[in-house]
Amino acid sequence: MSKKKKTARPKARLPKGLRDVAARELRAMGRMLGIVQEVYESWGFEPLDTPAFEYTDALGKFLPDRDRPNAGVFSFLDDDGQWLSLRYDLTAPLARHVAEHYDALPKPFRRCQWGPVWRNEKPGPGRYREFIQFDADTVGAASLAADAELCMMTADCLERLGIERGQYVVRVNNRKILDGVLVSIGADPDDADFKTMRLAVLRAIDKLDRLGKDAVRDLLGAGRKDVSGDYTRGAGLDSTQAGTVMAFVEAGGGARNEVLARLKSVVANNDLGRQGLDELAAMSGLFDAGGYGQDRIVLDPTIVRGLEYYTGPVFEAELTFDTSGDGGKPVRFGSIGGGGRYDGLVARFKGTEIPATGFSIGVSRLYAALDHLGKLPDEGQIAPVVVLAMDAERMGEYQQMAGELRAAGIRAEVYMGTSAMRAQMKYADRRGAPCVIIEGEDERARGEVTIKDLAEGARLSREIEDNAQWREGRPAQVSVARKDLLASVRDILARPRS
RNA sequence: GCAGCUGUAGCUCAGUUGGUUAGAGCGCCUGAUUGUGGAUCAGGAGGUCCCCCGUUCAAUUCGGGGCAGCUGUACCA
Repeated sequence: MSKKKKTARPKARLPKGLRDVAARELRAMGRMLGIVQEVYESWGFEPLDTPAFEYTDALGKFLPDRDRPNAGVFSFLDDDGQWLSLRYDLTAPLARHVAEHYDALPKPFRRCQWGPVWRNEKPGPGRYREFIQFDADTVGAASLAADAELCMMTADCLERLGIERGQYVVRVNNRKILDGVLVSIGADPDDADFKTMRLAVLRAIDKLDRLGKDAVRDLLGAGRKDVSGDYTRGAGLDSTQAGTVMAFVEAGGGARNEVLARLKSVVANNDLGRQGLDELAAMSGLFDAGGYGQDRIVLDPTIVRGLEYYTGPVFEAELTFDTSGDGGKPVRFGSIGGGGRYDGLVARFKGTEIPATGFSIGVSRLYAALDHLGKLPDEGQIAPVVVLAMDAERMGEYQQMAGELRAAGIRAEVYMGTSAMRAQMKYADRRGAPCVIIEGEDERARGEVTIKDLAEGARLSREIEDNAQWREGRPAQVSVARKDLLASVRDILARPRS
């Protein structure tokens, strides 16, 4: 009863899996995206932007059903009763764009695009419900040269970002080879269960990295129980069949020619497999011709990519270095992007099949990797000079000082609060301001301004113990004539900063 | 989705064997030391002790059920 009356206040909080991005990351991210775009444009890809949400049926097969209108994607109803969804990748909007404007577009159509995408899934460490992707796609080209080009461009791109040769690798495979393997062990592609079985096999192979060979073999067969006792159903292959698939999976390693030779012995006995192998060999030839050796691009049968819609070549870019993260634990960045050929996507709209291939970079992961490497593009942006608001009557004059600095290309701001000088100094310090401009009564009487170098002041103050000395020493500051303000600030900014 | 662990101030955590105004450290705000970032001192803001139901004279504390977070696993177009 006597309890303090509470007004219900909203909690200041962000929905799970979302995050705010502050200045440092925003700036570096912008520069990074700029570099990627520069590389992509130099290879002839044209930038495109599309809206954040679209009609749900235009985005793909994830039509919201009555029970779970938001499974996987974020969806909502338009006022005319049509479902809309936030995009979950940049490929589906591209397919829509191409189908909608097909007649007006140059063919092949080469587009690059970056932007946020949204997935309504359980977030985890480093995994958010909103994240940025950067895609490059060629639509309307059946040639493997288009696929090979994406792999080579990715290598260029990573190097331009400062990731050195040897610290990354692009891995290439071809879906048709695995399909050939499945045919050779007696599966029938026209069988109703084929797609389910193939998906289970793809998922099993995809876990090789994390779970190891034995687990993959279990998943190819009956299934596997994990540590928590949870059971994952397998693909249902018998041990001979599983053995053949494992032979395919283990055909990787070493030079591209060696991998091709090994794969040949596994799949050469059927058409589908041979076709995939030929495609892979052709791409390998293009890598050779382009001068992209196996220190940059390798053939790797374990690359399957989860996506069902890939129809031919698939590729993945991986960072291969380890680095120690917080607490000295080794951090492996792993895959930072992938892609492949998807000849069926545009056909959903057009009826006729239009060949396409693309590559998508997971920008947040790439950013994290560059951050750990200390290779974030540095903008050299420094914090603004702060003009202290010493006297409320003189704000006009303070604005003029800041204006003079800005006109000379120096970031500058007048303190906009109403606090005392001490708090203003604290503010400038917390902002990281290089220096503050002080024009109080004393300076004004002399026609001067005081300029204090905050970095230098911090250095000097480390040697000061006594409070009186601290307050009266006023280190690292000079008074200059008002007209010399700009020149003096320039001097301070020109000093080497640690 | 499934399993395990955890929910007390912005953060890290005490505490209440059920009892009146729930605490600390750090952080934040204001002031003092003649107009100066650190230090010191003084003051202040900030909590439905995750939510609901039950037991009880009395629940932040005990019981049940939710919800949320973390970790693993599954899914990931």
